[in-house]
Amino acid sequence: MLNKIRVRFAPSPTGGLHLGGVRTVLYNYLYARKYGGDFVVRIEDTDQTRYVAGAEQYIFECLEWCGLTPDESPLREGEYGPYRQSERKPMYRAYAEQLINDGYAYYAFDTPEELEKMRDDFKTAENPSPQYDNKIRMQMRNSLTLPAEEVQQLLGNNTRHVIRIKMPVGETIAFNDMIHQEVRFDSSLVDDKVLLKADGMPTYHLAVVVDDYLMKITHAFRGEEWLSSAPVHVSLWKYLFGLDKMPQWAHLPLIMGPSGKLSKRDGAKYGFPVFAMNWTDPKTNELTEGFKERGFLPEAFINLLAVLGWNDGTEQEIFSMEELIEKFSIDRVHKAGAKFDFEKAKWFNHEWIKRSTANRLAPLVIAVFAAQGISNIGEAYLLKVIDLVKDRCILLPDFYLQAAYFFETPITYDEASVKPKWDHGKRDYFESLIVKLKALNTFSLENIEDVFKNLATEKNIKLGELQMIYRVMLVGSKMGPGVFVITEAIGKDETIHRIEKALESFSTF
RNA sequence: GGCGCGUUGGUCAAGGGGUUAAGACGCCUCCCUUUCACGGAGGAAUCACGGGUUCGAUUCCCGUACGUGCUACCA
Repeated sequence: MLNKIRVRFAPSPTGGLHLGGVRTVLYNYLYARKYGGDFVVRIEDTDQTRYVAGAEQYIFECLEWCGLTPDESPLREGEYGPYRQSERKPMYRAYAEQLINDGYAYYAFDTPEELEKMRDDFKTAENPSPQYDNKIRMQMRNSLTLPAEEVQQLLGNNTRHVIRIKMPVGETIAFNDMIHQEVRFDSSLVDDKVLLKADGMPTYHLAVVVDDYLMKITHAFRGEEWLSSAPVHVSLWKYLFGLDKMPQWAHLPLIMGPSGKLSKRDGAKYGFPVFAMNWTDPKTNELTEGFKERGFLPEAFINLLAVLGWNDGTEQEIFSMEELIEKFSIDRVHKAGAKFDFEKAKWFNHEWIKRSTANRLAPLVIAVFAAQGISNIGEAYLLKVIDLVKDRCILLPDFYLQAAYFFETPITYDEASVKPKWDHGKRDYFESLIVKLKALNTFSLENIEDVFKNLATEKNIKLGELQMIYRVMLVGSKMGPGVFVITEAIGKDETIHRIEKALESFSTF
């Protein structure tokens, strides 16, 4: 029955979508695409206290920007829906009751206060965080310790209760992870995790197993922070559906910040984004910057994420999505976590900008200029300018820094560079240059260069100094592509205008 | 504290019993350009430690150290 690969990703709508989350989706997606399977997204909105309105929509906008649109998702109902856990609520209780009937779970009536008291009572220097496990469950108020009639009465009175898994004693729970190979746990050391909460909602542990079964998931990739709770999930599979139906697990290495698992805090602290797109928390109004808004190309973002913890064994570092799908393999995913390096991230974006066509970049560059108040740019001219400056742009906003002078006459000049070289001879040269340029019929690169150089020879002035001054006249500073290329691009009238304006400005020297 | 996972330059990493231990980012030097980049040439910098096994260990095994994750009616 399970002959089709179905991988799923389950984001929790508790805030932004960070790097690790996107990479998990990416690896899921690559695997599904590579082997022709379905890519399913299910939303984990079981914890209403942490649920943030709007986050769900935001997550799918991020996925769309990254080019990771799922085949089945809450936004696109499929045959295994609903995909939102809150809408699947009725399904979970039955499975939890089944576990109780089979002796693999029990009702627990302990109040939060009683749990706190237990943790306090059993806390010692050697055991700072006591667990609700086989060693203490017989001292708590649950259907294992209470008389059957009392349990029935409590249930009849709708007393608040949870359902906990009854972890076995002295068994070895082992499973084969696609990345870590065999991982083993001693069942006695695993605690009796809550499966069904007092509000009737499942915890992640129950939900993930039930949903994966019902949705016929064959492969599940998730972050390594889940490895510790894998024995609970394996046990549930064993008790509920059989180990043979359990999906293949892959626990992906964590993406680390300068200290510990990469967090939103790290971004704020070190000045780089950690979310795919801008995220404003509606509760606090706090804005967290995204890679998109920082000026990353989605191609670069996907690329840098893909190779953070995986490589194809060759020296290749730049991969398109198509290449990733073709070359991705789970056995080349690293075991160890990787520290995120923003400098390298920027390098990827630079590479992608250099490799992108002007047409690809144009709409993004238009947006950058619009944000700076420059609009109504002619298309052909824009494309030409993009090709001229894209080599020196690392992030998208750099296009404004690197190309504004193509659209605006400079207001200030790098006087420190010009002043020492400025004299009557130079002034005379540029006044003559205006006359010569005006006389040009064809304002071509070649003609401009000829006029400029011949005049320099005629006036017997060193070409280098003239070029530098000329550049400052046109650009305002010492940057940009060749001066004659710029001259041709901005055109005869604008060139003459800029020389005249600069001449006026330099008259105070 | 317990349990899990991990450990090749500052970072990402290839390699995996005998190698001059790839490559990339970043850094430094030089060339190109009388601009800023791009590009090119070079440089500094690495197998956590201790025991085994072996003719030989960065590679295999065991410890230790260190890092990291989990240890909630959060995911």
